[in-house]
Amino acid sequence: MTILPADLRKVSVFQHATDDDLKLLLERSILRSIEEGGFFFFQGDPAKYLYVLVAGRAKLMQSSTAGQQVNLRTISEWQMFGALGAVRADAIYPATAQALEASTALAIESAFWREMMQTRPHLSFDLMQLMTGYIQEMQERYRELATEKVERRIARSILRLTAQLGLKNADGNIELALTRQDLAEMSGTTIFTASRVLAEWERNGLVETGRERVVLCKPHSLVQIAEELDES
Amino acid sequence: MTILPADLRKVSVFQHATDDDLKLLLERSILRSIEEGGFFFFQGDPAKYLYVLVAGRAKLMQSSTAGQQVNLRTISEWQMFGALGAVRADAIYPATAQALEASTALAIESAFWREMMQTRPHLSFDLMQLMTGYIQEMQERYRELATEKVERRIARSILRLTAQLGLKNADGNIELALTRQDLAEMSGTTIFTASRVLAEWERNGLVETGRERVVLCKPHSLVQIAEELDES
DNA sequence: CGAACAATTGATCCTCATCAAACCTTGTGG
DNA sequence: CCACAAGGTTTGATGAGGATCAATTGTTCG
Repeated sequence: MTILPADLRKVSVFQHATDDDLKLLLERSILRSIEEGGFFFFQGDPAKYLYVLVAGRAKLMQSSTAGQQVNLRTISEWQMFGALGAVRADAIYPATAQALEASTALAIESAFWREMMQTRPHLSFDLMQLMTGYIQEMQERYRELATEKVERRIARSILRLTAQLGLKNADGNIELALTRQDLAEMSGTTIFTASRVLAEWERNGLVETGRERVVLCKPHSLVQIAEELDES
Repeated sequence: MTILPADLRKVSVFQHATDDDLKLLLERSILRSIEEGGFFFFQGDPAKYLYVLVAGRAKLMQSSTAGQQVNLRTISEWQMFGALGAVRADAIYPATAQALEASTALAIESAFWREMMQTRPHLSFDLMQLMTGYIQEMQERYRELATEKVERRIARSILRLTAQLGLKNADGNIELALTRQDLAEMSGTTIFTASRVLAEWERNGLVETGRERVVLCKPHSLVQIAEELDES
């Protein structure tokens, strides 16, 4: 696989970079391919590289010492990940990155990236933009988890996912490839509850489900579930 | 109240700024005083200013459309807040900032701050440092909320707070001024459960409690509650 | 002293997690 | 092409953990 400098323009953090900078970045980085289920890095590893996913799909998750884990976000093509560790020299990854399918990512040395940012304000600026987005999303999700019921959280998780990478299929419906396990970890619940909620929605014609598959038939109704005030 | 440029050095984001820059910042900013219970800004307001708390104590909270709210963090002196909105021109505050006691903050125009960052990489760098810290903390708290039981979350909330602003009192114990309501919002629970947990701890001699007051007698035992593996 | 606010306590109920068992789906190797 | 294994999913029964509500008891302050 060959990556062109122009491809990197699709990465939000690189949108204002010069062609020369993109070339430089490419030269100084390496490609890493990981098979399905493999890991780019583990929580706690020293953050030597930051990554840009160029093919496939991955997820970022955080696990406790007891082994329980939550999904922080899913990463699709041309998204940057592992960037938190890149800010300070002695950082470690605060999360684990696992490939959901066979994936390839561009690995950029953190130290080199820090150097580049020193002299290119737009880079730090765009990275900051990205970070503020994460903070806001995490704050929102935190509040949801603290104050909202499972069904709504699941609806929200699915909608967030579709906004990010939802693909319309032949029928014009939106289709997602995700296991109940993943959905549960995204929503802070168990696969059992996730399964039950989806089953209920399917009974009402909101979605169709299958093995590792969810098809949204009435996205609007989902939005309603996600947003509506409590009709207690 | 007069603020000296040197005082601003206590703000983590300003630690590498030059004296001239600090002076400039001071000249271009104004002081806002808010009485107890008052608000610096509301979630959804256009983010015209970013703030540095110079006196008092405040909290950042996020509320849903239904009015339920969670505590994102408490702000003590020389901490910056409202900075998320400062990154892009059209931003709005993602949270509400309320004074916990009579407080004063330095208000810096977001537009001016953005200008300064353009030409001073260390400023964006230090701000990014701060942001990565927030992201990591939110990710952690998110996982806690998703996977851990109330008692442990409450213990964690209290410990986080003491790490940030805990003051030893005459007996060498650590004392905190917080209502059950605040504690509940910090931990994602209700004031009833918070009250019960504290009562149980008090029975076991871990803490002493009073109106808007919690005194830690055995901090170590709290750490144990917060960290120990599930002894199921 | 009384009003306002914070905290406690008990009773009740509901949402979900948990566990066990069975059931699909998909891919593989004989 | 079928059988089987492996992993994903469903479903039911059960119970625990907290939320909720109502009533009461402190505490502080004008």
